Order: sequence, then C-alpha cells, then structure tokens
Amino acid sequence: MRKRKGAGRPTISDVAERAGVSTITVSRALRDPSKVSDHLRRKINDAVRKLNYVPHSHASALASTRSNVIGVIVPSLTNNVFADTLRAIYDELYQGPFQVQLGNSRYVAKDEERLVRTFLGQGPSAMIVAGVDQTDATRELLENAECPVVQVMDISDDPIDMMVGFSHFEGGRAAGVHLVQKGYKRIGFLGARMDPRSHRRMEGFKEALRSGGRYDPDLMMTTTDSSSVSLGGHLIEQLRKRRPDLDAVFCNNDDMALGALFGCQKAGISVPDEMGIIGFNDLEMMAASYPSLTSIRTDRYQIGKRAVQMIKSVLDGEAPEQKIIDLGFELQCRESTMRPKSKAR
Amino acid sequence: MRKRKGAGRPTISDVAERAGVSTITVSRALRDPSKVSDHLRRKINDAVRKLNYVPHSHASALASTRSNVIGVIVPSLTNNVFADTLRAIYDELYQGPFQVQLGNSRYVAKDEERLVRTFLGQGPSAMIVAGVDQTDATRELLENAECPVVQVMDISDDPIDMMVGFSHFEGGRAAGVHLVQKGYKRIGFLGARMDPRSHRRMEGFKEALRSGGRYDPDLMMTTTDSSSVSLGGHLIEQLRKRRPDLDAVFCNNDDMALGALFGCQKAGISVPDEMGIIGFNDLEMMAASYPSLTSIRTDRYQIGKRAVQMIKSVLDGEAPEQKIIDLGFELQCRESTMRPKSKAR
DNA sequence: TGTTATAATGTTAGCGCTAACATAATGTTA
DNA sequence: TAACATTATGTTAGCGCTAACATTATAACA
Repeated sequence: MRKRKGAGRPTISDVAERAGVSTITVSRALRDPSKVSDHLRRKINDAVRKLNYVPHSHASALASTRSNVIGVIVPSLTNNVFADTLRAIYDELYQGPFQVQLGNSRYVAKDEERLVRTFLGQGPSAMIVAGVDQTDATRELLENAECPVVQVMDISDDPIDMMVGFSHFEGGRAAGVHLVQKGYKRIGFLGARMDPRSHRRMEGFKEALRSGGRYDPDLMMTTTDSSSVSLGGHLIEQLRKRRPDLDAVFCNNDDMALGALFGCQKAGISVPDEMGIIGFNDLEMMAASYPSLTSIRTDRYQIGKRAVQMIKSVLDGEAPEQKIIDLGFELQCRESTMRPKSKAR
Repeated sequence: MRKRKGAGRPTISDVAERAGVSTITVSRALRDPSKVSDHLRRKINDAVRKLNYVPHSHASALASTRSNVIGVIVPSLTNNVFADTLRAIYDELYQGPFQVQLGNSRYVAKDEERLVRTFLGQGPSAMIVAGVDQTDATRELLENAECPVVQVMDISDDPIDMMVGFSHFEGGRAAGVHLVQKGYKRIGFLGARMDPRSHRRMEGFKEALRSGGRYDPDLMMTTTDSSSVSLGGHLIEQLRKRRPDLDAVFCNNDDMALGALFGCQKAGISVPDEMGIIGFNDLEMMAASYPSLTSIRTDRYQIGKRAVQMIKSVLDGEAPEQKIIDLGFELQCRESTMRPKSKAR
C-alpha cells in the first residue's frame, strides 16, 4: 500500500478533528467567518492557535484556482521612482494575508506581456502594472483576468480596470510654463530612455514652450540610453557645446537634473542665473542639493498605497469609490529656477 | 454527480493523451528529460507546443512539496544598494523556470524571521537573505530548509549554507586608512540607521584611525534615522558646529556622502581642501558629482549574479566550487579626497 | 399551521501534478 | 546461461484544500 509523505506540518484535517467539525467548516471559518457560528468559530480559532496551523497556500490555490498573491510588474528595479511605489505596496500589505510577486519588465512591452501571462496563469488575487501602454495582448489578458487590475504611474480615461496616477503630459507642460514664466529664453529638454511616459512629458513640455513662443526643436535632446546622473551631465555638456546660448533645461527625471547641475558646475555655469534646471518626481535629494533643485513632485508612495486600497476594497466585495484616481503633481519650486528678476529679459 | 470546474486550460493529461504516454512520463520529460527516451521526448515536446501547455505551478508545488520560487528577502526596497543586487538576481533568472518572491524585512530581524517562516512554509526552491545577523530562530529555520540558502551583502566564516559578499569591517578600515594617508587629521564618521553592516564599517574605520593616531570618539556621529541625502547634509552641519576643526568624514553610504558634499558647499567649505569626504558602495552618481566623490566600491550586481549561479549549480546537483565567495571591495579614489600635498601637515 | 426561505454545517469529488511502488525490456557479470 | 542490475515507462494514491451539492434546523410568511 503506497504511502505519500506530506510536508509534515499540521493540516486542516488536524484542525477539524481537534475542533470537532468538518474540514470545510474550518476553511469557512478562516476564509468567510460570517458563514460560521460564533461558537464554532471560537473552537476553530483555538485549535488553529494550539496546532500553529498555517494554511497551505499551494493546496488552496489549486483547489480554488486562486492564490493569495498580488502580482506587481515594474519596468525597472533600480529606478527610485518605482521603489517608492513598491515600498508603499509592501507597507500596505504588511502582515496581511497577501504576498507580492514582483516582475521586472525592463521597459519592454513584450516582456511585460510574457510576465502578465505567467502571473495570470497562477491565479493571482490581483495585478498591478505600470503605465497605460500595454500591448493589445496584455490588455486583453488583463481585461479577462477575473481579478482586480490596477494600472499605476500614468493616467488615461480608458483603464483596463482601475488606475492611479497622474498626467505626465500635464507635468511636462507645467515644467515648460514654469521656465517660460521665469523668463528663460532658450529652453531645452534632456531625456533618457524615452519610454512612453518620458515622451508624454516631453510633448507637454513642448506645448508649453510653443504657447510661450520659446519652442526650439534644436534644443530637444533625447537618447534611448538608460537614465543616470552621469548621463545628465554628459547630455547638457553636449547640448551646450552645440548651443552655448542654452539658458534652461527640463530633464525628464531627477537623476538627469542632478547630473545637469553637476555638469554646469564643472563648466562654471551659474545655476540658476545662467542656467535654469528642473527635474521630475522630486526625489529626496532635490531639496538637499546645492543649489536646491526645482522638480515636478509626484506622490509615488500614495500611488502604491491607493492602488492596494482599491484592490482590497474590491476583494472585500465593494466597488471602489472611483475607478480612476488622478493624484496629480505639484511644481516644487527651488533655487535652481529662482533666477533674479534682472536676468528675465 | 458533482462536477468541478478546472481552470480551463490544457493539463498534463491532455498532453499525455496527445503524445500517447502516461502523465508521469510527460512530467518526467519536462522535469528530468534524461529519464525519457529521445523518441518519446520529441513526441511529448511536440504535444506541449501544440497544446500550448504550461505546467500548473500550484499543483506541482502541492504534489512535490517544492515550488519554482526563489525567495529573496531584502532589508529595504528603496536602498539603491539592494536594487542593484535584485536586478542581477532577476537578470540571472530571466526567462528561466524560476520566479522571485520578494520580501521586505525593513531592517527588522523579527520581520525577517516571520518572512523566512512564511516563505519556507511554501517550499521554495532556494532562499536568498541579506547579511549574517539573523535571529537564532531564522538561522535554524534556514539550516533545516532542505533547499539552497545564500546569504548576500556580508561575509563571515560561518555561513548558514552559502555566502557571497564582502567585509564591511575591512571596507570601513580601508576608508580610514585612506583618509589618514591623505593627511587628514580630525577625521569623523557620519552613520545613519546603524544596522549591523553599518556598525561593522564604523568599527573598521575606527580601527584604522586608532592605528593612525587619529581616533577621536567625539567625531563619530551616528543616528538611527534612515539614511538620506538630506540627512548627510544635516549631520555634517551639526558635527561641524560642535567641532569646526573637523577636516574629513567617512559616511556609511553614498547618499550620506553626497549630502555631506552639499552641506559643505552650502557652508562654503572647500572639498577636498578643507574637508575630505568618502562614501560607501560607489553608486553611479559618485563619479558624476562636482567634485567627484571618493567611495568604497562594492560589486552589488556581481553579488546577486553569483548568488543565483550558486543556487543553480546546487539545484543541478553539483556542489558549488566555493561555499563562501568574498568579492571584496575597492577604494575608488576621486577628487573629494585628493587634497593638495601642501595641506597634509 | 403549513409552506417556503435562510443559515449553518457536512459530504463528495476533484483541482493538477508527482512520490512511491510496479512492470517489462534490455544490459552486465559470473 | 542464469542471476542480477539498470533503464524506461506505467499505475496507484495522495499532496491539502475547496467547489458544488446535500442535509438539517430555524426563521419568516401567507
């Protein structure tokens, strides 16, 4: 007679036996307590504690075709922007029943599609993905996922399911408006990687420059290289070589802005007098730099937190108050664009 | 007669039927191909492709008491140091059969213990944890885990299983030796959070100062606040207030060093002439700053890569060449400690 | 008072795969 | 040539939980 060796730890049968009920009643007590009488619930919880019972996640997922995992896919692991959102997701799920399954799509839509397919094949409780530029296949997979889906970090009026983010276009526009209003004249753009969100920032920025009569396509500098502080310094050096008249730049993120600042310092260019610099996201270092750097502030932590709250409310059976949450952004004006009035000519 | 609804996708039975073999032969063909004849393997692989079969990870994990997950626990999600290592882990597992389950211990040993317990309860294929300062319970859990375990980011001669890292003590000592050799005299330390690794750096640093006759306990400044660029500026400002004679600092990480640089610039202190600054880890921005910042370089990417390679070799049935890999560190000397010789008195 | 609905609990079977044992064909050694 | 070993494949049962259906007691309603 064959004997299968289990994992050795207490199972739901052990709890049921000790509490004097059937296994499905134990399962109900843990998963849907309102379906079990107070009396039995107490006996069951007592048995769970005494036996130190922990539900077997794989068995539960197999039987119910649903796991206790929240699938999260980010385009970068080393980009501080996503790190803040990820930290909020983890904080919000702290000591709760869910686990995070993290995927890295490397800014590649096809990689994201493959990860989504893999994750969905494992029946997650919910999915969180970045942005609004998924492939058609990814979109279809997520629409048919039968679990809550939240897109984060961007905004549109056509969500797959739910969405928390802000408008990159408007954020870029606000940067452009700011530089024009500060009186800068030959205003440039430094962009790295140029993923869809970076593109939207640039388009919004351009629109603001056009409106202000300051748009010069020759001053828009982009590269598909991944973003870094060094790259910011390198790009502004190159741009200034071609166009020594450049007097302000909007960088598509803070690392680039910091690098642009260092680049100016190396070249003896005064910030903000001879060069205005504005970044995006407002990472913690922007306030600490010397001079401090202006940035478009985004609330990445709140994005992650709200995303999980939306998921939790749906899993609790409630429709979320809003399917789309626009957390907006905020111009954080600091020394790097506070040029003296006399220079605004 | 009851009818259970499955997930709807093809199962191993479908593949077996199409290939004309039993289910366990299909399982063997996918998991242990050497146990199946060439002929049958080809038929099975053909059926897998035709049916677009993907093994059900939960069923496999339940039946074998082992999953295809690599559990990774880091103390911080927003610390760039771990982000580099994490990126290497993901890169090394790219498009392979394993998934990452990421846990955030928040620098709390008890949280790490709880996460290790939860992860091990799900039968991971391997575990990667940070450092060498686990609780006794965590250590015991991992020793009895019956899967490969790698400790990363630190080094000791008493690994739980395997280890890839470097000596923080020696790294700190190298920083101290460097500052003494450069002729700095009143040398301080700026430390945040003060987790075990930060402590080791500080102890190594102190030893170097003692040896060089430059140790002044009054110049050792630490806080349990979490590290940031702003905090680095704040701490050096405070230390200089108390001790205006301070002429160099070793910061326990690069963010702090960058903040110290900004703090000096704000106060009109010349770096490296009036103040030497050295950081730890050598993040990308250290080369880009103005002046560029000296740092103790650690190869965080290589740590993650080697950790996964060790795991893969064990899972492939080979003993790793080394159970302990010390990747060491390297002093990256830059402008911030290149003080002119005339100042070395 | 009888009928219908609801709530609480139990039973059966199965979700999909694989451990453990079984069988048959082939190879090796004395 | 017989005995033993190895290789390849199959069968049985179960890993641990829960969907789906069943049963019973109690409540609500006409």
